[in-house]
Amino acid sequence: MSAGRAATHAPAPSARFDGALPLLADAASSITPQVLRLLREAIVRGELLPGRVLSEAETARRFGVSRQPVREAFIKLQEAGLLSIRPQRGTTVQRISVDAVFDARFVREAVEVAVVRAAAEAPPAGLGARLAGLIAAQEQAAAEGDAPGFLRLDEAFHRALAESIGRSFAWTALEAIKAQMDRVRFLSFEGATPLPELIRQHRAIAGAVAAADPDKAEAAMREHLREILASLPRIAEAHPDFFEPATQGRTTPRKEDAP
Amino acid sequence: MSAGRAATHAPAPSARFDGALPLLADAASSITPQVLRLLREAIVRGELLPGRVLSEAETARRFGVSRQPVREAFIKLQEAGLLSIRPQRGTTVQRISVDAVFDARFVREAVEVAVVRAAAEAPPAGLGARLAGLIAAQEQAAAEGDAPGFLRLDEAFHRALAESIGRSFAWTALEAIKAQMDRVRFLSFEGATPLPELIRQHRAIAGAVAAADPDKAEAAMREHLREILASLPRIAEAHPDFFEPATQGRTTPRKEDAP
DNA sequence: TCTAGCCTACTACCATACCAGTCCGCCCGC
DNA sequence: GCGGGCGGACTGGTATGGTAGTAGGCTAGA
Repeated sequence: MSAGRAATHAPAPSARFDGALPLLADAASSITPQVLRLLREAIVRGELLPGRVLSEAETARRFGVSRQPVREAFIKLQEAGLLSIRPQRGTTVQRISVDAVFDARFVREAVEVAVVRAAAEAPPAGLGARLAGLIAAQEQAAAEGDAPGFLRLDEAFHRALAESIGRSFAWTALEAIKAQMDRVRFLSFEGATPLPELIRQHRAIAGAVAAADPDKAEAAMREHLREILASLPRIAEAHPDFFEPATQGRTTPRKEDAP
Repeated sequence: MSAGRAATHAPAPSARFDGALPLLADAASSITPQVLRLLREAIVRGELLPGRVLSEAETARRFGVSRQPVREAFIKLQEAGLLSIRPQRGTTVQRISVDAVFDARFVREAVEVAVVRAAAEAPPAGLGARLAGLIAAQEQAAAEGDAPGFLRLDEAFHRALAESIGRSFAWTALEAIKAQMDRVRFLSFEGATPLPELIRQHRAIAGAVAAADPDKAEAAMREHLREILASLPRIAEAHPDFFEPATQGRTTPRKEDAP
């Protein structure tokens, strides 16, 4: 059907997919979530660069599925702020908006502070050991230079806090928001907050929770969440083409956004 | 094609749609969002009762559209916790889970407290007048017994707070979560918190923000968000068939969930 | 009368077909 | 040489077709 599509005016497929996107493996489960997961990971990990054009049809061919599941995955990625779908025009990987990242952090900080305060007010049994175990694993991942592994353990740390107070939903609600921050974190692996520092902050959070000190726990969590994005201005400067150019819609820079 | 579908064993279409669902009007804009909005309103307002079976095909026929946009709307409603899609089995209106409602309030309270604190720390110019105008409109709606109008104005009040500090995204992020609480509020119009009391609380929030008193603003917001669900236990008792029967997954009832 | 198994009518999921809108290169007239 | 209209190939949105899987009614058999 498309033997002669020959890309007469395709908008320059700058970076080739190559084998970047793995094909579907699990034939048992549903297709849509698999496509969604693979695409999200590819975007967050920077394998699909901002500005990259992704058409439903081409992506479907690549995965060997129909347009339908790809379309549904695209819609969810748009809601997460990772894709920009413009009807009859095309779908592109969204550039990172510095404002959106700080908006995401604002919401995440609000929720995570509430979680860690609740945990510190009445430290659930077993939480201390659980957090200690995760921190130990993080130290090992950092020592081995396993960045993706560290991010997974970092996520597990925060999730464990929410689960410990019976509010795993709070973390679930943050997942869509967190993608914005994760993209920056992947970009910042070149030269950003060293992992030992992040581990130290995790330890401070866990210590304050174990000491049943909500104020200290809140302060430690706020410091931690701001540290993650400390290198954002530097990164945005180093990769201007990955970021939205204009700081539109924000009248004045917010003080708290510059930690 | 289905002239003789005759519902041989359909799971008892308990309540008829009748004319409950209005047909699409706006031919200009896209179909999917219209279907989504109409369905969500119908569920939140209690026109589509919990347990109600909704098939893609039947809903599509009712709206006079294809199954495709209906399917996409269903998926979003499932993410919002309003529908339950079980592959090859059917789609039903989710029963209200008391746990889910309190989870929603936990997240909402965390975010809204952060918003109102930020607003009170540096009250933006013009916010006082904006809030006063909304409260006045709420009084009028309450006097006229215009419940839906009051809910719209209530939403505008909270949104205005977020917008005033340049964090309209915070409110956007809450919208998906809020649906859970809104369903309860619609059920509770029979006999719940009287509107004048809610207006008084709004005035307390606005006053604390205007007075640049973050602690007072936080306290007022927390009281307000808990008041909204104060009648939840009573409602759950009055309409047991609208709610999830079991309090599954929660080991112990949380103190803060019972204000 | 009771029960096991086929049968039919449904479900949501995936694939395919069609549509209007958009954009870029080409070509014709100036 | 150059500007403007036009055609075609793309886009996502919608409609429709096909499939595996589920479940309850119905019937055959004990």
